[in-house]
Amino acid sequence: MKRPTMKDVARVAGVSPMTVSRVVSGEAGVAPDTAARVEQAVRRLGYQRNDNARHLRQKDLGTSTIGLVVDDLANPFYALMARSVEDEAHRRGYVVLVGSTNDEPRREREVIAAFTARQVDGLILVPTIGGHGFLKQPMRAGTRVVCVDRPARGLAVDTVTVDNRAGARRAVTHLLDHGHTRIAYLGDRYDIWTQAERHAGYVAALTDRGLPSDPALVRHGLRSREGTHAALAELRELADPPTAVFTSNDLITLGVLDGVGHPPDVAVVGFDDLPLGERLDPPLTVVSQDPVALGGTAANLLFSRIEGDSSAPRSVILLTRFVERGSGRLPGRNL
Amino acid sequence: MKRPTMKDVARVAGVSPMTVSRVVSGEAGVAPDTAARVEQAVRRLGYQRNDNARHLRQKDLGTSTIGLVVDDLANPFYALMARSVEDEAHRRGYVVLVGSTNDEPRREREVIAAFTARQVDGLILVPTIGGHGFLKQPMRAGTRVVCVDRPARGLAVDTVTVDNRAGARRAVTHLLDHGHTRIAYLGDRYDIWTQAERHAGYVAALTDRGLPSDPALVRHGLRSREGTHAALAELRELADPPTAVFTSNDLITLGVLDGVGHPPDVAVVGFDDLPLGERLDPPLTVVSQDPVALGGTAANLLFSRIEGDSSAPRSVILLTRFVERGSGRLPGRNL
DNA sequence: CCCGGGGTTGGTAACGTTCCCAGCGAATCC
DNA sequence: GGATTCGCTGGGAACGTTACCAACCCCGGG
Repeated sequence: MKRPTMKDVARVAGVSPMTVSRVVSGEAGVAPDTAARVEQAVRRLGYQRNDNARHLRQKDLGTSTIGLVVDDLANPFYALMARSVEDEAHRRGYVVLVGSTNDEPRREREVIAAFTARQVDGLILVPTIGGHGFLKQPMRAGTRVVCVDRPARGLAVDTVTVDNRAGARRAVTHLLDHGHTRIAYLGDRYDIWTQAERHAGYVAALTDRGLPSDPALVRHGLRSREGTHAALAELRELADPPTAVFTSNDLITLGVLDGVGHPPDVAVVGFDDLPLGERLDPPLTVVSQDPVALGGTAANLLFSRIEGDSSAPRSVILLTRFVERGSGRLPGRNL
Repeated sequence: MKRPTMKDVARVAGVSPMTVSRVVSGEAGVAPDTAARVEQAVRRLGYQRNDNARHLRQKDLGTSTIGLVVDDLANPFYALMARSVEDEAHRRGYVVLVGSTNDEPRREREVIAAFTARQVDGLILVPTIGGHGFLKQPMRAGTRVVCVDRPARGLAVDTVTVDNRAGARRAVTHLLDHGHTRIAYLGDRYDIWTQAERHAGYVAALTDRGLPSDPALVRHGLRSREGTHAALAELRELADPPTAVFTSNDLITLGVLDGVGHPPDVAVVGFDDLPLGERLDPPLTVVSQDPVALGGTAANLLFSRIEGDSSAPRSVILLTRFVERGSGRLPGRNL
């Protein structure tokens, strides 16, 4: 029981495959009654065109497929981005292949290779720290690439990011404004660009006030709620423990909130927003970014490239939003 | 500047395309030094096999591509499912096309048509209310289909769901146990299977105690936080307002929490868990389901079908977990 | 010395589609 | 009325790959 082909439809309709092709692709120049006969045969056989074969033959047209490669599709941040990309793609008649890298260069290579082997017209990429030389050849052959959330070192392509550094700096300045001087930084792997940027913003805010960054208050590489618990516990053991914590992503914010008591004994400001942040006691102050805008912008850039724009690579930097709700003031001495 | 083909590699290596094919596909029976020459040419040209052409020729083998069609990829629940599906696919060397339906039958048809036109080997589907007759032909032709989260009416395929009805009944029983008798139901569109099931569980719990379901306390069709605010406000206007609310998904739970005051004046139990639920005051009591298990189970079923299992369609029902944290007891009269 | 066989390699056709061009009848034009 | 054009249709080739089979080389056995 195989799929019917154009040949089958042609036989049933009593025409040549070429005519079927024309009807199925909606080309002009087929007599109305011939077209009707073909359409009837199509319906009768349940025929559907094989787009892989089609794209193989059509040289100039692409495959109407793009690839989206993110760190972790289960992360709500990337999920929102993905949905936004998918909507733009759907609007234009494209489909989207997705893959998660787990921030592992090897898996990134595997996923991208699988996508380019299927002749995707473009890639939207949250790059890992690994090299991207393997993209050179597909790019020469016409695959467009856009980076989002982070730039890829040594890859001259359109890139959409947010002002991580400024956002973090703003958040830490807020903590300083409320009298905190011992402020901890809890972040994910330092080799992730966004994390390094946010750490730089943390340091910059301290430097603005002439304060040094105490290495004892800085923890990198936190990848889980549990890991964050341990880091927080260690900070509490210090002779001079922090009175405030800047957390550099959602997962870490959650981990810290697990350990700050009711009511909290430590001020917290986090990067990324959480759905219930405003319902906490005290409500959570955050630096929020807009994943839908990130994904949408990246998709629009990619499609304009696919449609032929070949100007110099652009870099788009979106703004973060500082949302002050209260958690940065506690247990502030000046309030 | 085109992509190199096997012919190009063959010319550079001084062999026939057939030999290149053998080397690239790792077939045995090529002399070691010939293979080395080919591999060198591959590297020199940056050659990558065109898997679309490959799958076109290989009749019995598939495309190593599956499609995942969910309601909304941005929903954390489906995002977790998607990641779980993607992991299983990646493990087996498959790639995943994703699409969101928005619960619109028309968009579902479009997305699925785009996927089957690309000859996906299988589909994991969160079906909308619409008919699925258009799947008959692809299924006859070998495309395997598995439904997840909801069954598709009139489609005899493997289906993975959770015990929505039992979960809802358990939650509402909990509210009854704590003295509530005026319990509202706030749900999404009633034509979504999960929502109808959860409503049935709500009614069943009331019936268990000989209580009628007051239509004034039931609101269907809530699709946003804002819509939920309005529904909650209406309920408050009633002469005999509810003292407890059962919310039938995450988004509605969030909407209700927006409107219950600090501290809350209404007990709340929700379907689906929220990341910060345990940090609320009082902590949120929920019926939690496991999207990773749902996705993983569906993927495993699909791949066993793809690998040839042709037994009768199975129906897998996963259990929900009732997580009692406190929000169902307030402002309970018996406590 | 000739024949058979294993190990390598290449030629041809085919997967399902579309591009390009030729063919054909009818209609149009002077 | 003959030539030209137009509208419609079909035949052959090609996209990049692999299945299938034939050919070739070299070796050992009879």
